Amino acid sequence: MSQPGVPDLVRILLVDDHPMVMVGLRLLLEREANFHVVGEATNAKQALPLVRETQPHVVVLDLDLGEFSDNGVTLARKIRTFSTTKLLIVSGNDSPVLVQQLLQHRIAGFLLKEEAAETIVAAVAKVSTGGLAYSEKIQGQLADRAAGSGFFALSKRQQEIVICFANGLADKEISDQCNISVRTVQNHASVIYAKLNLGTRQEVSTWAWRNGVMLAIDAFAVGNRH
Amino acid sequence: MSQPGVPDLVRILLVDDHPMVMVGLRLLLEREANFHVVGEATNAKQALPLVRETQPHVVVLDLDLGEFSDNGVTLARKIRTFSTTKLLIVSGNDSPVLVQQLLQHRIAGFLLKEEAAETIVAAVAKVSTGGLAYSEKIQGQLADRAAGSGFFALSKRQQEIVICFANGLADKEISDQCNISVRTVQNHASVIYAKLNLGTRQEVSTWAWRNGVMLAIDAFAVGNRH
DNA sequence: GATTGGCTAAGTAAAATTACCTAGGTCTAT
DNA sequence: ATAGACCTAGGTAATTTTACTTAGCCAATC
Repeated sequence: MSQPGVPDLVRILLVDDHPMVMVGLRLLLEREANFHVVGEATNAKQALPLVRETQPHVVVLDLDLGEFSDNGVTLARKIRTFSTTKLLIVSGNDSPVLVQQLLQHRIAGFLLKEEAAETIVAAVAKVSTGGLAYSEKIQGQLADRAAGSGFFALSKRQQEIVICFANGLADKEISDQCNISVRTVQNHASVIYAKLNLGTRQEVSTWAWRNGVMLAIDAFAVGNRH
Repeated sequence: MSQPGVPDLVRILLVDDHPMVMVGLRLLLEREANFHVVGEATNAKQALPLVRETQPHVVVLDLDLGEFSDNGVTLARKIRTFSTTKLLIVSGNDSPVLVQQLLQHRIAGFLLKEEAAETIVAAVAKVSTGGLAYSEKIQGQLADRAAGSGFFALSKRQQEIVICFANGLADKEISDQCNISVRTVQNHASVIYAKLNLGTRQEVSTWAWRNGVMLAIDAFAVGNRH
């Protein structure tokens, strides 16, 4: 078909919650002679079989989230379980926690929508030949990942408590939900304050919302044990 | 030029934070013979002079927010002060508070990105002839606007307190920032709880984040008096 | 002129949260 | 096995937040 590593025809699959954006991407990409959009999906359920069937070189995964069903992180992980296709994330969202999660799944590129349109064409070309394509802003986050990864430095239980705080629950409600005593909840809270360098549940809640924890929640459905 | 009310050439101005999305929109719209994109702006500062110069029939305002500088609500209001051009909002965000704010500025249409791509072409055509084009989801919000407009049922001071809560401030900090006593802050809090039917500052904070109050904040920079 | 609603402030009392401490059991890695 | 991290739970005490009430001032409205 083509020289290894440098396909002269790049097979592309588009995944986007927003059909309106997807059409734009398709038109943009198909202006390139050697780009071929082999499929489109508007959600994770459609996307998985399409990856198998169409065998794309590159999956352009545009996650604006918004839909709480199956988010981009989950989809990326699922694709990774059976395919080595290049994953190119295009997102309007650069919440540290979200970025952090995505980067754990061998992603070839991560672009922000605020960048020039030509960037995505160049990025697709680059990742299709095995390269990496990260926005500068994302690269910046890699440098000081301490900021956003604070959440992942917490234990499962601690993460759970943070999410409960951000959901507006009182200690008593948390203790009921988690089947632990109020005192234990409060002790977890203390540890969380120390780790995140915050002082009150209020601040933890705000921190969680600001840093996109509430957007990126995935496997943390409150109530998980063990 | 054209019959009044039914221009055979529709002059369109695109405003979008995300160049990547804008190019897609342009390509999409320019497939229509009688659509002419007369300008593009990536922020409010660029947009205002362009509206004056290009005299568009329709301004397609794509606000994914994200930028905290000058948001879509502010821009819509500014345009309205000197122009009667049709405003067509395209947004991925349907937070009740945001929608509520925008609808106060004689907007001809409000579409969500999750809708079919053809929708925007039809919507531009419709608003250009004086029609209205709202997504069903948005229309739904108009019906039960009680949900999101709760915020606007609050007084200025009360809105300010809500935002302070959502910013994680304690009563003492709020009292300092607003130059009122702690007791007064607490009294405002009580009224807020009653109006929003919530019980704690925690819940207010979560409510504010969930309902997009923290995204739509505009003229409420904390500290405003009167 | 009276009523309504908002902003301000305070009192009393109860409830929730936080700081700081001890302490046993589990699990993992060295 | 020994150290370290986590989960669990409790004690004491201080601080913060909430509930409910009264009350003066001001502006808009009827």
